[in-house]
Amino acid sequence: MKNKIKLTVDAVVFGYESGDVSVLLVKRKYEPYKDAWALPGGFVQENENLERAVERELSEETGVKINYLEQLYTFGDLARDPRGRVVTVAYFGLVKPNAFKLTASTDAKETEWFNIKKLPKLAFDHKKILKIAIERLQGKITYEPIGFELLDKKFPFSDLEKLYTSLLDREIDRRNFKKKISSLKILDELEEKVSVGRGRPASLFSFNKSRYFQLKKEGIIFEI
Amino acid sequence: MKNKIKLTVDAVVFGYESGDVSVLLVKRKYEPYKDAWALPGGFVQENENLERAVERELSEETGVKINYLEQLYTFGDLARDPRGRVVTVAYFGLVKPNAFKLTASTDAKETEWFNIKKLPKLAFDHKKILKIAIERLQGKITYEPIGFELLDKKFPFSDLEKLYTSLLDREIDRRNFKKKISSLKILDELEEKVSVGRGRPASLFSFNKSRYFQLKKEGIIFEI
DNA sequence: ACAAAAGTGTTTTCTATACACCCATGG
DNA sequence: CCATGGGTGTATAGAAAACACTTTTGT
Repeated sequence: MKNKIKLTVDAVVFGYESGDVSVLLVKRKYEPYKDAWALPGGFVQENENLERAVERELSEETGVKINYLEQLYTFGDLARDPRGRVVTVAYFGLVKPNAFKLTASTDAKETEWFNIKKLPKLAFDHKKILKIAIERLQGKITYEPIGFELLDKKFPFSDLEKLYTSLLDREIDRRNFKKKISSLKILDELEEKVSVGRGRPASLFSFNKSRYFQLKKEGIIFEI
Repeated sequence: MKNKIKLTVDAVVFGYESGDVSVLLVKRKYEPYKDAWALPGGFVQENENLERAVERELSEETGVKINYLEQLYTFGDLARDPRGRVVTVAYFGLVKPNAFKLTASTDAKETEWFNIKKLPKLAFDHKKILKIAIERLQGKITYEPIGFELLDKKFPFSDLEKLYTSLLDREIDRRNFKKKISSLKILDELEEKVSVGRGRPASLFSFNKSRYFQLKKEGIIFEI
């Protein structure tokens, strides 16, 4: 029996800047769904593993430098691709704000960041994939410190707070939030300060990842 | 460019009986890894989605009736299968105790339940898959009520407690555990009692799944 | 001087934990 | 009558939540 199933990877890449969570989309150059927006992705080659395939497609189509990558889910419905039976392994990625720069691409006419609250129509079943990715992101930032992967290396505390507020779509008490994060001892407070326009300048913090892994080994649990 | 990647599914099916968590394995009938124990699974056919493929393989190879099924992870390392490039979508399943009956199979010489603490050598990368599945099971029973899927419809409370004790590998205070579960209001206490040998007879409980979904919608969170 | 954002403590409420004795049955 | 497992309540400690004013800067 001949196996005609084809395998692709797709990437849901999130970025964050000043209160807005965005996702990276590419405009399709070819049929099917020519000129529709889609998640970056493509066929897996025989000599590369899945992560490599995602990284290759992302670099070919968008030039974006990915900072965190994990597998999301595999979608295998019969009719999800009009070209035939195509199963896709979706990944979930995060980039830092300075990776927002976009470069010309080979496989896509255009690449653009879209606010996750203002999405265009999407090709294939990408709307469903994106929905699941957003839910995963929302769930995961509450029990793993992946929010920092969306922020610059040095950030004012209010950036972190705004990220959680906008991602979880609810108000957060600034004092309680600071208390909780501080108690985890995973942030270093730097000497530097930034003043962004008006208002009191803010201290900068950085996420101490190795300290986090150390504490995690000792049984400390990150939870918001 | 020709795509020669093949796609399989594998199932990690857990069962539970009197303190022991077991996993269902089949002895391979053909090369590669002939006569080694492996997770049930096989090639996905072009006209079936992934869940169907898992269910078909399980019924062909083991005859076990699955009670809960969710996707676990997709494994795509280059060298994971000596037959060439084979990517597998692993699933995670739970069966009730009375589904422990095994039937003769077509693809496997033997099918057997193995205590997860006394596993044989496994074919392919199935040891790695099983490890991830066990971690997922341990993690998931603490924030979703999937433990009930491993118990009979009616069960004494101590069964639930023993399940958690053996799965999480730590002592649980009986009174506090009862208090927590009771506060969720997801169990119905039945009139019936069972006495299993010596000791005071135990009331039977049943998991009220629709009430759970109702409460979940209202924001109640299951957590152990 | 005022608008804007940063920074900071205390009290109250709720939840988690620790802990030990009586009950109903079978042998 | 005793061995076995089932069933139950209270007190304490720790964590989460509620809550408002002062500080520093730019304009």
